[in-house]
Amino acid sequence: MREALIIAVEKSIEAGELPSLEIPSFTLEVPREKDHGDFATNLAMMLAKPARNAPRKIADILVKNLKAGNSRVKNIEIAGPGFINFYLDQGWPLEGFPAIFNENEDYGRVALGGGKKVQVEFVSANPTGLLHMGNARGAALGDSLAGILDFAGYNVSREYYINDAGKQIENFGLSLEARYFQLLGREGDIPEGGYHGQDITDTVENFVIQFGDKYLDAEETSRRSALIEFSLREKLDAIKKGLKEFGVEYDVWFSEQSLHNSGKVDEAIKLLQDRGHTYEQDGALWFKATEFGVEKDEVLVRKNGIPTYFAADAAYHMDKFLRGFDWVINVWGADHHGHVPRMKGVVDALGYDPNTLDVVIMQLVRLFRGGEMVRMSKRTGQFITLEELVDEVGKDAARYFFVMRSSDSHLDFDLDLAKSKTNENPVYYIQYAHARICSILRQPGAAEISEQAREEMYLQKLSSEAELALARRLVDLPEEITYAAGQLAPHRIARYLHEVAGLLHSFYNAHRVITEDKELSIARLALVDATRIILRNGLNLLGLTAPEKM
RNA sequence: CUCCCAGUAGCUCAGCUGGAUAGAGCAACGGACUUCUAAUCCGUAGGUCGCAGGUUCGAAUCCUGCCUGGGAGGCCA
Repeated sequence: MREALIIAVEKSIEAGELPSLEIPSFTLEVPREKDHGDFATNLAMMLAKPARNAPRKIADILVKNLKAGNSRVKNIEIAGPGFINFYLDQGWPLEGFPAIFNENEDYGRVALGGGKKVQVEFVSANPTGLLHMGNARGAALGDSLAGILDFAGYNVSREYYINDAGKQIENFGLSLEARYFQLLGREGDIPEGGYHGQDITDTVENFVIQFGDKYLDAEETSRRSALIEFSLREKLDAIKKGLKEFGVEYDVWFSEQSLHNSGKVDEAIKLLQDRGHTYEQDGALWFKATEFGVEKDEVLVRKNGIPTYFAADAAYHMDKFLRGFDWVINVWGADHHGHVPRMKGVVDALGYDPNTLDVVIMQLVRLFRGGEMVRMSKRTGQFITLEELVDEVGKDAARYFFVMRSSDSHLDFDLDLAKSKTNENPVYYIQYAHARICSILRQPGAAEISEQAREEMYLQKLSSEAELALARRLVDLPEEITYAAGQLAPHRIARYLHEVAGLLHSFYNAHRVITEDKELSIARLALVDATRIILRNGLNLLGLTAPEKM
């Protein structure tokens, strides 16, 4: 239809009815109002200025030159300030049904990405503790995003960056050591800003079970590194397990320490120096971030000769591009948003296109229970872990709640609501629609009818408002995927599914599927079965199960 | 002080690359179960889109200023 419009403009120009001009970008969309047709375009209004003519007049010319190529188009109207509204044969969405059945679990896939390599890095929490609510949101968001991009035709890799180096690890080691001493009856103080959580004590207890007092009088560095190595492994295993139970599986677990060990950090620093983006001051090596529009320059190598986290992150991103990713996406918490400009700057400085790096910033999560906000603090160990969350409200509810809001909106997570199995809880609304359909498909006779439906679906039997509204929305899935992928907005899919479920429920309450009318039954069975496929595909993209019974 | 995000119905939020009469869920109120799952549906009510200017055929959407809430501004990560 877009093409038809463009051709109409060209024809109008040829005929001398419009001056020669470039075709502006215009929208072709589904109007909010039903009375405004099935599709509408603002093309005539966009042309008004370059063509120096009234929008409605231009619309007249365009409509005249529009070839009635599509037999589905019943009527074209000019309305309002110059919109061109298209009215289609109301059964047009039904033409998409064979594709839904043929493509089945692949329905909704689009070729937008063209197989480009995309990396989605998310969660990447310090392996010094357990995952909290913020990490959980990142997990749900990142994983859903990756799934959507995969559906949009990208070659997606999910990655977790393990911050197993730097000062915090040192601090972690000191905290472990203090607990180790305490457990074995010696004096020990958790350092300033150290780790006080019970989970740290548990980990050290496990260490003692395995190694006893072997390291009590050992050399300081070997004691600390033994404690750190043991604890990091244990923590990381716990993180992996928790994420797996949350339905998240990574392709790559990437260690920050490995960047230091392999010399990649030094390489990146050297490259920045060679390209002239650094200088020395106060004994430290600085990156000229201000050359890239950033407010302040950034230290790469400290006075003491140790590279900063920023240097490692620069090396990490260089490594991502060296691994051949065409597009790199990071999901970060809002507390890291200040890091974005300098990260893009350093990518630029290293010789890569900063526009191929996107950072999805997600706002923080506030937890509510019994109407009260639950305060969380990682330092004191006062927080709800991912595992506790999954235990309490279940994986499906948790993931849906994290993904139903746009990432840049603060999320109020109501534990009681997520847990409740009532109509207040939006999660079940979608799953219930799926289960309902499965229940219909289990009816005696349904299988036999489905068999016949393979030959002929009798879709022309579908004519009511409820049937057509549902059908209309079902065939939108590919478009929704395209939009969600382009905007990096998984919440679009959550809302879309909610809408489809609503249309299904309305349809269900208005009509019986299996009736005396065999052909009508076949048609309606095809309709609900197509709905089942849409819901299932969408739920899976968001990491939710599509239950057959509830 | 500077920067980022948010401010839309009683509550939680969509809509924001400018489009026609601003939407959904929950809560409230009134209805629908001898039926393929009532975890459902149908209906009613609910709004100065934070405030003030500007840009234009047209602004919740773009620009400027201000107000409120949250976050960031380490040789921490």
